[in-house]
Amino acid sequence: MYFCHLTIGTLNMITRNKIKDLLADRNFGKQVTVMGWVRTFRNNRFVALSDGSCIQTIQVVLDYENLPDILLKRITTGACISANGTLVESVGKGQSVEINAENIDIIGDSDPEKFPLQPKKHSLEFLREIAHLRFRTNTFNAVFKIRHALAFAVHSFFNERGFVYMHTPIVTASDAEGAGEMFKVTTIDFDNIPRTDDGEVDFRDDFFGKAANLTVSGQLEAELGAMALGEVYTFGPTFRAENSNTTRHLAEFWMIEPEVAFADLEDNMNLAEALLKYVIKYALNNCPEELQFLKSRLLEEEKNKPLAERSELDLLEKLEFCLNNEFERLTYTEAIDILKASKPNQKKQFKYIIEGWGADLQSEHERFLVEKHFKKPVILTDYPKEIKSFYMRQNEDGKTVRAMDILFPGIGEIIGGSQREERLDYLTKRMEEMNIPQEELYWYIDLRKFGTAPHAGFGLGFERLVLFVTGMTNIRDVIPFPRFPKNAEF
RNA sequence: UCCUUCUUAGCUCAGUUGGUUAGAGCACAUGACUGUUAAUCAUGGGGUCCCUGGUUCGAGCCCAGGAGAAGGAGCCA
Repeated sequence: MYFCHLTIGTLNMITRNKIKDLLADRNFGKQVTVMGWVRTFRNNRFVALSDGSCIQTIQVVLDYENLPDILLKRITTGACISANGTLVESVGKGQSVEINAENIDIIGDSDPEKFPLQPKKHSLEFLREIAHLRFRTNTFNAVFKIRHALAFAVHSFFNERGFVYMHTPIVTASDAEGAGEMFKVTTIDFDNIPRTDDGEVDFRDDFFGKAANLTVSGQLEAELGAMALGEVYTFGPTFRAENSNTTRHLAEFWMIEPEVAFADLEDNMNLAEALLKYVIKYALNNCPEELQFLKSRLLEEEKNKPLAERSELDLLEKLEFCLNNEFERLTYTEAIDILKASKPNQKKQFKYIIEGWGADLQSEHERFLVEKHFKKPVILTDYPKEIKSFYMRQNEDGKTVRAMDILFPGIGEIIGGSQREERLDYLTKRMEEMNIPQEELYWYIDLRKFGTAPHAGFGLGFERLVLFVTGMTNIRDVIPFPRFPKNAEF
C-alpha cells in the first residue's frame, strides 16, 4: 500500500490512493480517495480517471441523481477531480474494480470547448504542437516512463562497475572538437558589437573573455577524468547547431560518454554491448506494461502499411532478439567487401554505389548491413583515418583508426566511439594534418605528456536509445520538449 | 541545407474541368436516455481554405515568391 502526500493550495497533507495500486487491490468495501484527470465522462455516471501512475484509468461511478447538476457539468475531459468512496468489484465488463463515489470535488476545471485532447487517437504531429499536454496521453505516459527507466539503468550499470559519474562543462571555450556547429554563448550587446582593429568580433570584454559555446561533447574532458579516476562516464545535455531536419537528430539531446583507462577497442566494444543489453533488459523487467502498450500501438499502426513494410518482429520480440544475440563485429574493410558484392550495389540500386575502399558509408549502406545482411546490431571498426576524428588511435597499417560505430536497425548509428590516440607524436602530427589548433587544446595534449596510457570510450545518444526501446519513429517524440530548427517552444 | 509530398472547422480528412451559399466523421453546445466502455439518438453553433502578390468576369483549385510541417538525404549521437 502506497500513499502519497501532497499540498494543494491551502489544504495540507492530502492522502490519496494511486490508481495503479487500486487496480490491483481486492479489498472491496474499503474507503479510498483518488485524484486525477478526467479522460471521459460517459452516461452522466462513469468517469474514466487517470492519475499518471499507470496507463489504465479507474472507473469512478457517480450517483448522478443525488449530485447537483452544476457539479456534473464541471466534470469535463481534462478536468482535475478528486473522488472518495468505496472500492468495489465492477459489475461492468471492461474493468474488474471501480469506485462508488460518495464525494466529488473539482480540483481544477477544464473548459471543454478549449481543451485540445479528445478521447480519441491523435496524430503524433498534433501532440508535438501541444507538448505541454501530451504527457496526459497513454503513449507519452509510456514513453517517458521508459525514458526514466533507461536513464536510471544507465547510472545503475556504471555505478555497479565502479565508474565515476563526471559532470563535464556545458559551456566550453574551445571550438576545436570538430563534432559540429556550435551555439554561441555570450553577453555581448547585439546592438553594439565590439570589434577589433581588423573588424573581427572582440570577445575580450565578453563574459568569459573569449568566444564561448555550448558543448557538443564531453569526451575530451572525460578523458582527463579517466586518466586519474580510471573509469568515468558523463550523462548530460549536448548541443548541436546543425540545421538537421530528420527523425533522428535534435539540437539539444542527452549523451552518455564513458571513458576508460587501460582499455583498448575490444574492451570498448564489450562495454558498449554490455551497457546496451543491460539497459534494454532493465526496461523489459521494469516497464512491461508500458512496452506492451507500445507494442500494441505499433501493431495497430502497421495494420495500415503494406505487408512488405511491416516489421518481422514486434517490439518485445525485437528487444528480446537484441538481448539474445551477439552483435555482429566486423571491420570497415570487411563491410566494404560485403557491400561491393551485394545485390543492390551490383544492380546499382544504391543511390551511392560503393566503388572501393575509402568511401564513407551512407545510411542506405548501414541499413543494408543491419537490416538486410546481418539482421541484427552491427559493430563496425577500423575506419579509414580520413573520415574519422583526430583523436582516434592510428593502426599500424597507417590507413585506419581504432574507431567503432554501433548500428541499430531503424536507428542507424546509436554509438560512436574509439580507442584514443595516447601517443603524443602521433596525436600532434594528426592534429597538424587536420588543422586542429593545438594551442587551444594544450590541456588535452598535456595528458599525453604526463603519464599517458591507452584508453577508450564512446558516445551513446540517449534519445536514439529511447527511440529503439519504445519503438517510436521520431526522436522528437521521446524527449519532453524537443529542440530543433525553428522550434524552441515551451 | 537539398529532394519529394503536404498545409481546408478544435482534431482527422473530402472538395470533380476554375463557377452560385465550402462538406463529412469525431469533438463541442442543447435536449432525450441512463450500468456505460471512444455510450447512443435528435438538434445546433463553428471557416483569415497557411501568408503575400499575380492571372481571370470569377481562385480552396492555376502561376510566382515566402512560411511551416511530414518523410527521405547530408551532418552526427
